[in-house]
Formats: sequence, C-alpha cells, structure tokens
Amino acid sequence: MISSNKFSSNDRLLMAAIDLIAEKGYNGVSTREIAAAAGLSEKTLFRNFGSKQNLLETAFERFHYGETMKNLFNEKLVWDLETDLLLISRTYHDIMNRNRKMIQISLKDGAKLPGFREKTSKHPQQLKEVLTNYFKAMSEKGKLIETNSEMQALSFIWMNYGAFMNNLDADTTFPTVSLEEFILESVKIFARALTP
Amino acid sequence: MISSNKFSSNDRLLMAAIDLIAEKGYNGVSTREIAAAAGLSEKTLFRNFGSKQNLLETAFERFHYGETMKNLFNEKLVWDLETDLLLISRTYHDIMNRNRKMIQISLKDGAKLPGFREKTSKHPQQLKEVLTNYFKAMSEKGKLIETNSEMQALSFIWMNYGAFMNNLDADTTFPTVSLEEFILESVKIFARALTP
DNA sequence: TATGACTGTCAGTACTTACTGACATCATAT
DNA sequence: ATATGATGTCAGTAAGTACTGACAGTCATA
Repeated sequence: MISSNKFSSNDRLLMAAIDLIAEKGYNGVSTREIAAAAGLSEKTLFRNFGSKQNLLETAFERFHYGETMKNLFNEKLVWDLETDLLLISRTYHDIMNRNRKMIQISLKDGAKLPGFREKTSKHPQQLKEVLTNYFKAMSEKGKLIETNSEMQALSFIWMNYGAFMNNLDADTTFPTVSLEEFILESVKIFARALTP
Repeated sequence: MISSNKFSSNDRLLMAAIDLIAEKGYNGVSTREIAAAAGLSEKTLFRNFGSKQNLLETAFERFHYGETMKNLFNEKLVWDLETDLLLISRTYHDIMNRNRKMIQISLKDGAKLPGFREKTSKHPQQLKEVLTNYFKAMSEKGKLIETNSEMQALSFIWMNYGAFMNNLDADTTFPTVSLEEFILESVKIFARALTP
C-alpha cells in the first residue's frame, strides 16, 4: 500500500492508479482495487475524481515527466562525437525511465486514451530533430562523415529505444549494469561508424 | 467480418480473437464481439473452445510462427559483412511482421498469458547467439574488428527491435521513414563500424 | 464549542460479462 | 429417409463493474 502520511489522498490515488494500470491495463484493474491500494475507500475515489477515466487522465497530467531534451543538449554538448553521444544516450534513458509507467500504460491502452500516445512520443521526436541537426553540424565541422544524417539519427534512437523496450517489463526501477554496458559499447559503434 | 467460405468455424474464431485482442486487449473485447466478428454465435465459441482464455491460448499455438532464423543463416551466409547483415535484418523484420499481432497481444496482456512473453517479445535468444557467433567467426577470419561481439550483436538486434516497435501501431512516431531505407542505412553504419 | 472539509460505511442501481442448458434448424452422408 | 454433426436461438445465472445517495465519523481551525 502507498504510504499514507507522506502524500495527499489524491496523490495516493493517482499513484496507485498509475502503478496498477501500468501493470494490468486499464480494463484489468477495478476502481475498488485502486482505492484499496491507496488505502482509501472507493467512495473517495469517485468523490475526488468523478470517474475512472478522469482519474487516469489526471494522473497522466500530474506525473508525466515532460522536460524537454532540447535545452539539455544545447547547453552541454562539447562537439566530441563519443562524449556527446554518451550524454545523449544517458539523457534519453533517464527520461524514458522516469516515464516508464506512462509508457507502459500508453502501450497497453493508448487507443483508449486520447493524447496519450502523442505525449509519450514527444521526446523521441524532439530527440530526432536535435540529433539530426547535431549530426549535420558535426558534418559541417568536418568531424563526421557526410551521409544521411536523418537516418543515422533514427538508427541511434531506435537502437536505444529497443534497449529500453527490452527492459520495460523487467520492473527494475534503477538503471541496470547491462544497460550501462550497452550504452558504452553502442556509442563506441556509432562513434567509429560516423567518424571520418 | 472474416470471410466465411474459406476458413473453418474454429479458424474464423481464432483469427477474430487475434485481431480484436491485438487491437483492444484481452479485457477490452468480449466473447460476443469475437463471435460476431467471426460471423458465428457466442454459443459456438464456447462449445468449441470452452473458455475465452482457452480460445486465446489455442489461437497462439495455431498462429504463432516459430523462429526459423538459425537454419536460414547457416545456409545463406556468404561471409561478407554488409551482405550478411542485410539478410539478417530483413529476415528479422520478416519474422517479426508475421508475428506482429501476437507481439501486440503479448505486450498488452503478456502478464495474463503464461508463456506468451517468452515466445514473442523477449528477444529470440536464438538470434543473439547466432549473431554473436557470426561476429566471432568473422573476427577470426580477420574480417571484423576484435571487441565485444555479444554487445555488438545486442546493439544490432535492439536497433532493429526499436525500428519494429516504432511501426507496431498504426500511429507511428516517425511515419515518413520507410523500413527499407532504414535497413539499408543502419546496415551501412554497422558494417563501417565493425570493418577493420 | 461549533463549523466545515474530508473520509468511511452501507445499501443499492444499472449494466456488462463469461458461460450454460434446452431445444430447434439445417445440411450432408449413408 | 433418417441419423449425425455442427450451428443458432433464447432465456437465464452468477459475478463483477462503474458509479450514486444517505448518513455518520473524524479532526483541525475559528
């Protein structure tokens, strides 16, 4: 049960909803279960949120981690391919892990939840733009081979997306050792492939 | 509705179940809906399959394509890195696309269905082994740099997994990009990175 | 002490769902 | 012509669901 003294009733309900729906799907969990997991009565749930659907939508608004990747990059890039790709990869996995449960919900019930998919795919799209532009800029500096920047960016993103997806249901809240290994090696691969 | 004259009643029920459950999830679709989509009565569904759960399990046994990658590779590899990676990539996407709906079901309701995950979403251990061994053999032939073959194989697999996952749902994150384009460019990247 | 915000209990509604039994229909094969 | 097998109709059960209303308890603050 979600600890009672630290959070408000509403937050406890929202967190319980996220946890359970991410695990069992929207139709796989009842409002009674959610209320019980929050240590509250079903009545309170409906009094405060009106409907199950609204509970989930509110939960998404409240807990979706929406910080943009754009700012991070513009400030921290040092224009060394391997260093920058490492930063990008780590930042990506960090954000994806924060939104892990939202992404699980989006995968299971995205069709039922208007706007869910768009928001969970916001980061990947931003990332693609940023990374494509980064590759182009590096290319102009002569630090990168000149080819298809967009497709290279996509390949890098999808590689990391695949890695993330593979660990999605492992339920490991903290980054695993193998993920770090993967990041190091995969960045090496791309750095070697794209260096002139 | 699934065409009536070409398939048996049971097959029509199984196909309807796969279609609807892949779209809406196990708990999101009723037996009445499934029967209607198959052009049959709900009674027939229960007469022939006993339960909704058994219907889905039977559907999986009937329509899940087993992994035949091992054989393909051993027969067709020509020990040219780019050529072989192209074959591997195309074979992978071919098999994944065949199992597309099973994978969707596995993602949405894998927790409820024993054995489902292992057979679909979790990457064919087979492919990883085959690719790792391929990299090692290429390395011994002097056609590949000597580094971490296992991580390189994982990176390549996850890159393709990410690409596949991105196209899984009708609502694609990067709709303008064709799969074939991606395969060509991504294989080039890896070929360049791993060539001595 | 009294007020108001918040929560719980309980009984209940209207609906859906998985699943069943009794009986009828219909085509095909012998 | 009749037996067989697969299917449909219909009525129904037991359980679960989201959600509500009436009423009472708790607790901090005015």
